[in-house]
Amino acid sequence: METNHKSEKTEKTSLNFIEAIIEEDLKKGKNASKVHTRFPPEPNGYLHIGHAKSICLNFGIAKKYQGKTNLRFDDTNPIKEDVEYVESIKEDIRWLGFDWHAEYYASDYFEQLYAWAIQLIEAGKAYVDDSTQEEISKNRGVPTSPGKESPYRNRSVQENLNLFRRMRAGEFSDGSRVLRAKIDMASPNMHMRDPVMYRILHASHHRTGNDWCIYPMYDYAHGQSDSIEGITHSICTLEFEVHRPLYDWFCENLQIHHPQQIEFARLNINYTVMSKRKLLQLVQEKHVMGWDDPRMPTLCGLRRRGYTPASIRNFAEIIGVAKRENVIDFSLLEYCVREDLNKKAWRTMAVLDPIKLIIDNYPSEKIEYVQAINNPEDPQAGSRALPFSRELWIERSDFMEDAPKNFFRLTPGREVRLKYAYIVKCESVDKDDKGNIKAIHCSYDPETRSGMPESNRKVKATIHWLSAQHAKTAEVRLFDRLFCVADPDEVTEGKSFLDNLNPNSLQIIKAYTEPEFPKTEVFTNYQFERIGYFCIDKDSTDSKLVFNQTVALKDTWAKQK
RNA sequence: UGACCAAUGGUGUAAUGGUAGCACUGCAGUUUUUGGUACUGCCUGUCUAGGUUCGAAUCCUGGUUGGUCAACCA
Repeated sequence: METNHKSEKTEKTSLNFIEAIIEEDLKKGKNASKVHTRFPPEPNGYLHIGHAKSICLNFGIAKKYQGKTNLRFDDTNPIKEDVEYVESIKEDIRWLGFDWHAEYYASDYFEQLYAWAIQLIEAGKAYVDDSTQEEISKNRGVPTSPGKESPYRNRSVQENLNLFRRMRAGEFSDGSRVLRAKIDMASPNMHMRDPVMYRILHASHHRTGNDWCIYPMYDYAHGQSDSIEGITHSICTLEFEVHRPLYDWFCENLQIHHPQQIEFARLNINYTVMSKRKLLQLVQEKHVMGWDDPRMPTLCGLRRRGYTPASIRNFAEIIGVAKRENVIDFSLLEYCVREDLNKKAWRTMAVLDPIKLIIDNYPSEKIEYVQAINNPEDPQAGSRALPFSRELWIERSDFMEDAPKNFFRLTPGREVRLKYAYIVKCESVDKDDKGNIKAIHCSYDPETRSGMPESNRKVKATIHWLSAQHAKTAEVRLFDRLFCVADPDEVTEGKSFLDNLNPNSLQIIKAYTEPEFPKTEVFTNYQFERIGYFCIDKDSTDSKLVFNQTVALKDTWAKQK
């Protein structure tokens, strides 16, 4: 695990608005000048790149101010939560490169939360409501007009105490009663209209089993959990802004440590969806291969796609933090992986769409070995020997019979360099009856082998190749964006985001590769020279390698075509 | 027809009353045995109307636009 990554980009001098708040607090000596954050996922789904923004923020801030970050599972709804998710969440956070100070669960605090509820009842600030869910909803009113007080609102403390204890004891059925905070049914903030604190749920919890049949609501659990852990700055997304008065109300009325809730705008990326519900739907309805499908914005999906932790951390840094709604260009994420992989990924040659190139004047039995550089960005990476022979595979797109003037590659009568080998000249092409090109015939200049003086001759292009008799085959999975429109959620009547799915987001092909790879561990990143970055997929076997395309190299030629 | 929040190039984010900067994208060029990388240059911006001030992206007021809130979800 990478635990000690120093700031990957140049040190940022300006502060985001949260850091500004924290520095102000530090200056004032608030919280004894300590910083303690938390990352509070609900274990009901896999983490995605939006969570990565939050993780990097919370852990990053704590690190910057010599503070701590807790991992706390917000597990107050047993119906939706599962241990499968807590394991994947921990794995993803570690993979991203972070280690938490302590691992907690909101369910650890059920007993304390219950005691505090009793305390609020005794203070006349909470009551048991026997109304049905429909009645409560109806009486809450709408944002533009006040709600109506429940007929049970003014029960005696004794009666409330008795009822609430019996709720806990399991005497009542699901949904028959709730505990509500007595605040203000006329508040313009809906969350202050006597919010539900506890509901009855005879359900087994992944940690507390059947100990409880009443479970606290988010609003009643979150702030107090923060408080118990001594959190100083409780950072969450914008939609919780309207919950803040409630967060504050519970802390104040319970007279407990009062962390400061700060909201920031969640991450959105175009051509993708970020809601857990929708990602779950994509998985359940099998529009993708699973949570870790390389087209998914989940952390396990990105990992399988070949994204590195450093590239995602850098992305989180670059996008910044603010309160304004934002949509980040997918190209920024791609930039971040390319930047990281350019430095780290070893190069190899692969031919995805092969066509035979025959060097007529090269001896048919001859095999030479040429030296290929493993990574031009890293001299330490060294070089490898590649077999060269008379018949080669080259990329179909590297030849054009009637080429425009801006096409630099192979065309009849023109020379190109075969990378690390010789300069060849196209002499003729073989075609079948239908006029399809079967093979390209070239002549080579023996004086132009890389390293020889003549090899410095100016040619317009250098192309990659593979010795046909030595090349191995591999499965390569090419990906395009999962959705074909920038905002998949923008749909006309009767349509859903699923109608915006890109039918061509996955293409599986057979490709030729070099005979050897230095590493074949899952997730190993390579650059296929002149094509893009690829990584080894978990579906690889001893006899067949499977590669996932991480991202294509920039291609100015493809653009001007 | 309520409350709260936000508004800076195509996108994101700085400027904390004093020269509107950075990154991505796009475009043009230099270098290059990857049409990659690196490097250089260019395009494009303070929602609007007032006010305060010597001076406003920044403070105030009105408007406009966008977002959030009416689960016994988080």
